Amino acid sequence: MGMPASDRLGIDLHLADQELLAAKRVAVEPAGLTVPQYAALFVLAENAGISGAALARACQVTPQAMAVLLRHLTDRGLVERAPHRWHRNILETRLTDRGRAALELADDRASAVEQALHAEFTSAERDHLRQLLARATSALRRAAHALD
Amino acid sequence: MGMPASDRLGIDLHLADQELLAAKRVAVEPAGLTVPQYAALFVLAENAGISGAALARACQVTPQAMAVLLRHLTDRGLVERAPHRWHRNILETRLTDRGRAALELADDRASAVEQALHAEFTSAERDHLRQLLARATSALRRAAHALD
DNA sequence: CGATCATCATCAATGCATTGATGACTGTCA
DNA sequence: TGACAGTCATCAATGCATTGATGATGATCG
Repeated sequence: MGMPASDRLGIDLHLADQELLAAKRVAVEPAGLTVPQYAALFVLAENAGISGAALARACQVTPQAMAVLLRHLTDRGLVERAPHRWHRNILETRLTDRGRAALELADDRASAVEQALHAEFTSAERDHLRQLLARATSALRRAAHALD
Repeated sequence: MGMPASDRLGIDLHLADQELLAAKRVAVEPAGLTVPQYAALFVLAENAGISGAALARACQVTPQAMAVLLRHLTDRGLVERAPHRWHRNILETRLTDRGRAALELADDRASAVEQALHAEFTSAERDHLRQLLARATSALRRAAHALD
């Protein structure tokens, strides 16, 4: 094979993200939410009336994926959607009170996860990690573009 | 909300992993594989005759998820499964020639992605990044355990 | 005014992941 | 020998993600 698994930096990156996802799942589950649902509600909380497509972009998923997710949330009464006054084509999406309550419960625990991550590092280490991750991100973007 | 989004280190981590996943998708797609399928074949290449459950553990997914994935791969003739000689209960899984060919094609391109990631950093930076990621991983594991 | 383009929503097919439950088999220990 | 624990496979329900295709709407430019 092209490269020994132990040399693949991507594996370490992925393991860390897997662990993050698992921790967030544990955090958010008592609120009756999944991680993507939590992410959507989080964005929604500060962007009332956003369109489904814009919400999808903010959450880095396709509009189709977001549509399914929003359907579940509307069915459960956590968000509500209504046609825009002028642009009748777009559905404005808003948190309901129940949605806001679920989000707050979830965010308390999800914040604890982020706090733990924060507390693991010194300020300098955090800056360095962010910088390294940013460089990895753009290197990967370039690599994908080159292969494409 | 508990913590401003800009302070959440987890977001940067997740963005980097998303980019990695996207790049790998581009890499393995011409081989007719998805990223999880590529991962399974990769492990399978060096562990002929492994059980489905063990393969699932190696790939960090549930046995159920792996079972579905293996079904697709066997249907397409990339792997073959046969009952173990003694432990009739377990299905030994092996690459077929077609599976090996698909894996090689995919791994050439996937390796290029890992090479690009490798090339972005100096040796010292790579070590540091790995160390930071390892610390993040264990901090997250502890956080999840504390919440649970 | 009318063609074009961008944005939005939605249908369909496919694949990956989870939890939970069930049944079959092996090996061990009392 | 017979109960028990561990491992394995598999069924079912639910949710998230992709690509691809379709159609509706509003804005822009010739």
